[in-house]
Amino acid sequence: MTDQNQDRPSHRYDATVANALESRWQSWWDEQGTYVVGNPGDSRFDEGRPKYYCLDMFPYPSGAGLHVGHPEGYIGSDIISRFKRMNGFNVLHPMGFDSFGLPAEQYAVQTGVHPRDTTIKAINTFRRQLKGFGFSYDWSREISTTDESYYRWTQWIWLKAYQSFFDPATQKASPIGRLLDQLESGSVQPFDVDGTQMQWSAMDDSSRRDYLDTRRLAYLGEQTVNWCPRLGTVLANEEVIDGRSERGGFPVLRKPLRQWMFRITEYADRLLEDLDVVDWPESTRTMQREWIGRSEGATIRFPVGDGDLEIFTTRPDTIFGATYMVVAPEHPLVDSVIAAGCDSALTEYVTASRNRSDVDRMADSKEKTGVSLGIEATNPATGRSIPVWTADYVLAGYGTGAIMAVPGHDQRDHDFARAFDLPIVSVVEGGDDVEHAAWCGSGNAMNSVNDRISLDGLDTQSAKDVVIDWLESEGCGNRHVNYKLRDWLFSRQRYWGEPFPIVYDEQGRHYPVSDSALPVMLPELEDYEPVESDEPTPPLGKALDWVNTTAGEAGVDPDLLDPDTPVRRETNTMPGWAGSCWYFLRYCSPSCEDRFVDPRAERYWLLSERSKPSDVSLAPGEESFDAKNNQVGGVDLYIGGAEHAVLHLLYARFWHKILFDLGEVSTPEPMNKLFHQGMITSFAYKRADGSLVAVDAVCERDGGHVERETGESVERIVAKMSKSLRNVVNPDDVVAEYGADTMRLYEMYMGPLEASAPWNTRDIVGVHRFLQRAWRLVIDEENGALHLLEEGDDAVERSLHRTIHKVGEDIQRLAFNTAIAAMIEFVNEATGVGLSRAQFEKFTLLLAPFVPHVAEEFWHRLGRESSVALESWPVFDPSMLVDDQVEIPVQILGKVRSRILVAADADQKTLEAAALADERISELLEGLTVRKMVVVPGRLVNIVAN
RNA sequence: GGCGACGUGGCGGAAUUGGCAUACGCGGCGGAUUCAAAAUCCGCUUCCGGAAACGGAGUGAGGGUUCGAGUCCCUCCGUCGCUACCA
Repeated sequence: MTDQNQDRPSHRYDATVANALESRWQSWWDEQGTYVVGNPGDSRFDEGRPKYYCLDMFPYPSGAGLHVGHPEGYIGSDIISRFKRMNGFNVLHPMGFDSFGLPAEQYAVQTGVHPRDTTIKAINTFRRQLKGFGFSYDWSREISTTDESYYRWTQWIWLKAYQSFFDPATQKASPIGRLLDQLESGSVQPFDVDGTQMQWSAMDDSSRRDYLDTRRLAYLGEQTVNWCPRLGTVLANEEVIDGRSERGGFPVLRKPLRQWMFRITEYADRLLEDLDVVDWPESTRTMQREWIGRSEGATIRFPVGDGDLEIFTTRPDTIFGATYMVVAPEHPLVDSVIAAGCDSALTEYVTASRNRSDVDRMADSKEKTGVSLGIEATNPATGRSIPVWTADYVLAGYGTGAIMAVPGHDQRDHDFARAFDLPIVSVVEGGDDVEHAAWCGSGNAMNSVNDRISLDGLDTQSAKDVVIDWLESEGCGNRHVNYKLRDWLFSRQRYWGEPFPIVYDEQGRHYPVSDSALPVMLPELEDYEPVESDEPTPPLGKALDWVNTTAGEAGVDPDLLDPDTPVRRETNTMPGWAGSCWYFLRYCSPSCEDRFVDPRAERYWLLSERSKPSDVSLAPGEESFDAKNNQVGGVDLYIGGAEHAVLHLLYARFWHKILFDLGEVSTPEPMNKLFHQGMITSFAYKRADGSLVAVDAVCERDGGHVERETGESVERIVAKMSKSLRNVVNPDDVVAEYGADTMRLYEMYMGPLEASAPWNTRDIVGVHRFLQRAWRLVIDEENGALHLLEEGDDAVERSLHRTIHKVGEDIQRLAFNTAIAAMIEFVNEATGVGLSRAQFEKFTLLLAPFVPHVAEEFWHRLGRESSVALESWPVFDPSMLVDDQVEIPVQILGKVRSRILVAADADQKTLEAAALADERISELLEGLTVRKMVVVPGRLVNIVAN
């Protein structure tokens, strides 16, 4: 390596030159504030320009530093941001760090260093690496979710939800005070858990308070939660995968606990509907729809003993076929049967299934198990007694945790009925013998008659409607929409998260901390490790001085609680998702001190209109969003991984909708266009038996790959980068070896941004050589002098205009790979000819979004003193895009047989004549009859002849 | 099992609306330059046959629509991602 470098021309573009000019321009951009963008009201800010908010998903700053996968989306968004900036937009392109939460804390626990210290260190590493790529972030807007000035507002937004309820009349969040007014005026009646109405005037203060508390959007609820003893915390359903924690893969148990919850279920319909109006990948919208899991059906009450057993079904039309019922092992009915005394088989089954983790339940899901409860229910349609069973194939968490089993028309019920010899009847036409397999499709109802109603002959949809109407009139059922989505568990028993701005009095009643007393600071703790135990024990409980305080000290409004009242602080913390629910808002005005976001800045950066509003200084809270004229989402382009398709993106939408309802933000959706970059994978090798081999244990031989040790031939496959396969690529190494511009180009040249592609070290040299050729085209490699032509070449000029056109179009559709290919072609064409000053200037502008350091260098060598990043995108001359003469393929029966050179605007007749006059064509047509001629002007001629 | 995406040269990929399949890059081969090599520049490189002209096949497999299909429709196979007893 070093020997080769000695002979190299001293002014060749190589890693040394690249690294030198990269650090020079990076410092210069920092000093000049090149990428700092103002806000409305700032002195040099031109509010008349259109805005473009281009956002990256901010990273978790883990101790390991950036991965080559991180920059892929960031490079893409940087190219777009630079392009928009050069096209006259005010571009908001910020970066920050999602620094609270499990990953940072786990790392701290492992290394024994305080999470605050590891977080700061990791952020510094990330920032250094990000700056090394020359991204055009406005670093003056950098935020970290762990900053006190940031999480103060995370707490504030949470309090907003705490102080609000979901008004069913308007389908919007509203201050809880309005509910109180409604209840006091009698315009709205309270109802209890079962839905029965109560009298507000008849309730005492304490039950009134309790009632309001149950209506809050952020509320304290008793829930069976996912308790992970190893992580020492509870987890949201979304954080549990196959019965194990998403982070760490530890077993998760189910445990009833009193926890802070978010009433996200109230927003289910709006979260679902607005998916139709955002510009998001279909796959992500589908995933969110499925996660919300809306199903229309009915709840039906089956009389059991003195009471009812309520079930949910999407097929009420099959009620005549319900031959037994099943409740989940966790269902209260099971407890009452056990309490009344029963055989040990039931107790054993229930205890076993309740303790079974979901992993085990999954393992033998094919085998249906269950035990009869020994009691009977009455099928309200047939009037017959049917047995009630418990089985773990019915899930406690979905619907009412109980089902009517229709073995004729549900495969799971069918499997169960066969296993326990329960009766199967057919009530829907279609399918084969229901004894053999359930018929789950639709068809006309049959065998569905009683004294008062007949469904026979009705198609499935009509039968559903008719039977629900009947059930409603009988008072034993209701039309009902059920959701898979459940309320969001928002407490964590961890140290590294936002404390809740809540205190409890001695009676255990909760009180909010006033806005003015925020933030509730995370106390310093020497011992921040999670407590591994069977009982959730938040580590903050160890900070006794912090926990035990007075209402006045904690900042509770004196009107709510006397300042001297002793109180205990809430010791749970918020989950890692909290900070990422609104960070894109804070970027609008990161140092705003009196609000979570400055209203004028929020309105400018979030609200996109077809025609610019003349006045952007309206106060928040005014209803200004206009579905016709405004873009539904505020962020114009959001780029990030598909792994956040459900969790982060659903939570952020939910928070945004609350804030929108309360008049705090201008748009109903946070992200207008969403784009997922693909994953950067790597190569690995596979033995014949399917086992994987690490990259460094394999060498190339005779065009194939063999394992070093054994000489066994192995197959090259594509796999995720992993430590065990030793195929992880460190971006620092790549930058050192080729320069940041080369790495930027390589990642964009690998393929479409949305596609996953394997990192292939061997290919990087291709784009590096392109930069060398571009450099050599205008710079003398021996003495470093610029060499430009006095007069530009005509062919090169035409090619340049085509390239300007192509690159501009490709950037807008995020097809960076083909844009780069076009620039490579241009350089190849100009090689050996050279460029004039004007041509070189235009080409430099084209390069600027992709390779900002090289472009800045070129720009300054051209004698410019301001940054190329702030110049205008070059304009192409449309007349240069078309040739006078074009070559048109002539086909016979769809096969290209010849080509003719004709005027570009030649019409149908001219083309026809020219094609037939072609020597080769007339030869081939000899003896054939021309049946038809298809002529597409400017494209081709196809002769149908036989 | 369900949903979704994708299958194009030795490799990464291009073909934006049904219109010249394989742009561009890597790798490979050859040439120029060089004492020699590296680097650079030029050329060739889907496969089969042929010295070439040219012919034939060809976008996972099979079928269909069309003057014409990588692109649209049906069936199947394979890979990846998500999801998983959701009543």
